[in-house]
Amino acid sequence: MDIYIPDQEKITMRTMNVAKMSPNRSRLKHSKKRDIILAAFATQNHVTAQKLHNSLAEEGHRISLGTIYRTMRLFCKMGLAQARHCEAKTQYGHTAAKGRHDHLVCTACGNIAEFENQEIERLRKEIAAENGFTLSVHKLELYGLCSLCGHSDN
Amino acid sequence: MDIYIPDQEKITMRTMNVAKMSPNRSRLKHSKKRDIILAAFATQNHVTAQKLHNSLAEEGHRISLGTIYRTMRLFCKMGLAQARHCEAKTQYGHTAAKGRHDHLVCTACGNIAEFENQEIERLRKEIAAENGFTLSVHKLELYGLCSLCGHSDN
DNA sequence: TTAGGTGCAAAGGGTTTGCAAGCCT
DNA sequence: AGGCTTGCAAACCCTTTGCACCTAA
Repeated sequence: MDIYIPDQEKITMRTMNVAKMSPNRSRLKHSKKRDIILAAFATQNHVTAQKLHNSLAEEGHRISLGTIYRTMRLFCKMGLAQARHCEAKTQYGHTAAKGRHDHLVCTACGNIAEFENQEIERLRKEIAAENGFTLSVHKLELYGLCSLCGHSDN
Repeated sequence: MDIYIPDQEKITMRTMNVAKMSPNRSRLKHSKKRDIILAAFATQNHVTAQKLHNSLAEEGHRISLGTIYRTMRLFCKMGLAQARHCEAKTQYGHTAAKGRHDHLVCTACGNIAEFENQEIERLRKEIAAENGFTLSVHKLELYGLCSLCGHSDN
């Protein structure tokens, strides 16, 4: 249950009710299932809807895949989660959990390592400016093979 | 028809017959359709199968989508093209056309700008090493809004 | 009671595949 | 002739949606 919203405030189902008061979005009701999904997501960064569904099932929670997709989409809209498209699937990651950080994605197993680097942060802005880009989203990804996959090719 | 394979040799259907002598892959036959797809791909970097299909249709070429998918997958295997997953679609880009370069992807319209930066190249290696990653594939992506999309949000 | 939330199954969108027919060698 | 290629449609996979039912407020 250690999810943070961008301004570093810890989020719970209660603070959530404040957070998602976004335009054209009606007020949320409290929901046990959403609580459960939030708790599971909090302990597993970079998960797919299917993975969440599986781990919840293992714990004996029957929550439909559809609900998980809907809930994760909601979390993204609230700024709690961030969707990433890896291969053909959508992975959901935590946002702002540890300040600005980027991802190192293993092209073999799909695992993701996080890193922070001030210099690259500066270059990022520089390169974006040179190309007329606005850095709305903080997202920089590096691809390679992680230590486990680096030996065997594939 | 200006596609280059990694070792900088210009590729044509003829040189292709040499290039794709890969293991467990039988010898390719010459095919007009593949020639046409190659020519179209050469003039349009970062295209989806659907876009290629459309532009070919406009030129009066009737080539099925299935064939385009199969052919682009072949090009990737041969090192002629590189697949990238943007949103839910697969985009095919040229490989090694202009040496090492990275991508700046517009999160609104999907357009891709290419850039080269020596410093980031160095950092890339540094960061990968720090995290135990092997940089098999050269791929680094930055996300933001391009100059056209930067003003209107989304 | 009323507006969300949920399950289920069907629909969607992109990509792959099986099969019969076509083409290169 | 033999084998790679192609078109077509069906199959697939992941994700979204419609609808009827359930639940929080």
